Amino acid sequence: MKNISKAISHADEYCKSRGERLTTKRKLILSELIKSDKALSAYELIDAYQEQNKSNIPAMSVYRILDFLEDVQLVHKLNLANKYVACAHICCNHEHEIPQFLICRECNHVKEISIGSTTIDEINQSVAEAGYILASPQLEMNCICNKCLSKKAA
Amino acid sequence: MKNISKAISHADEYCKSRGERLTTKRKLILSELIKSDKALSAYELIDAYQEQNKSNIPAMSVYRILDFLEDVQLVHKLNLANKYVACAHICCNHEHEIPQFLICRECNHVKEISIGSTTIDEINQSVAEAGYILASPQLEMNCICNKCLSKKAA
DNA sequence: AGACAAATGATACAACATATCATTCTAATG
DNA sequence: CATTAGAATGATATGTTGTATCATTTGTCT
Repeated sequence: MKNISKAISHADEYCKSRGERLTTKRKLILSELIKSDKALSAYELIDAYQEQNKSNIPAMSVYRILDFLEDVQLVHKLNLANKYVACAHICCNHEHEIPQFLICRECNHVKEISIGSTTIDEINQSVAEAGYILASPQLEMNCICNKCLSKKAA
Repeated sequence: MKNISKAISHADEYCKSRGERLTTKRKLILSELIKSDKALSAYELIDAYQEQNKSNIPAMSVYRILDFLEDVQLVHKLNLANKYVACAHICCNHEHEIPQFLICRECNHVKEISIGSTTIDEINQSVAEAGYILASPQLEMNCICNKCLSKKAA
């Protein structure tokens, strides 16, 4: 996720194709999320925005913008951490699969993976046996990344 | 989870065997959680406590008691919902496996299941390939229970 | 330009959680 | 049985996350 302006213009096209508008504010918020390269809380995002743009933005606006970005799947909300992360596939054209998130509890870095469909099937079966169905197969896992692990060992 | 007093006395023994004290307040909070038979937020628990005991309890105390009950694994915190649930195995003597939670997003009823170890192994492998390790293999899944599903269909 | 809808701002407040210091209770000891 | 040290709880304030509501601005279409 190096080239931010490319990612933003790609996201812009994507929104247009859906008849949605990626406004200036929305672009600025999305940029901060991409730049940070980790999961941020709404209020961390407000701070980053103010730092970058030397102007305030109300919490309400940030939440509304995050809602929008979630709706169009440019951003995912991580309920386990109450944080938000840019979709790892902003630059891909393909419809992406159901994401699974690995969240480092130390540095908040997030990896978006897709676990095998057979594994998902097994989970679905266990859930069905218990008398439930998955409302959202988005799994969020409380992890530690290798970097933080080696730091802790040191 | 019918017989609450039996569950409480079992929990009491369990705490004693670990050199911990299941005090009166802790018993009352645990009782409310067991009785409710679903996931409650800390503040819902405060309300239930006041309703039942005709006396107030500070939020701070409830959080401390929940922390204690979590430490001794009589209660689990569901981070996905910011709610707390009594361990399904209070009356079992066996050490329980890593729990997986199915949380009904409609009624907050929670089912604690154990998914197969092969499935867990597959997940662990995917996580390892991504350069992470699971900090807590407790999975929380956003579900709908069959009861609520049939209600919605009607 | 005028009008309508979409987006944003401002303000207040609700829900969830913790920090800190004071007080009370409990268990162990002399 | 009184003392005392530590554990548990209470009281108060505050931090963090998120929403409700109404006003204002911006963008689009004719």
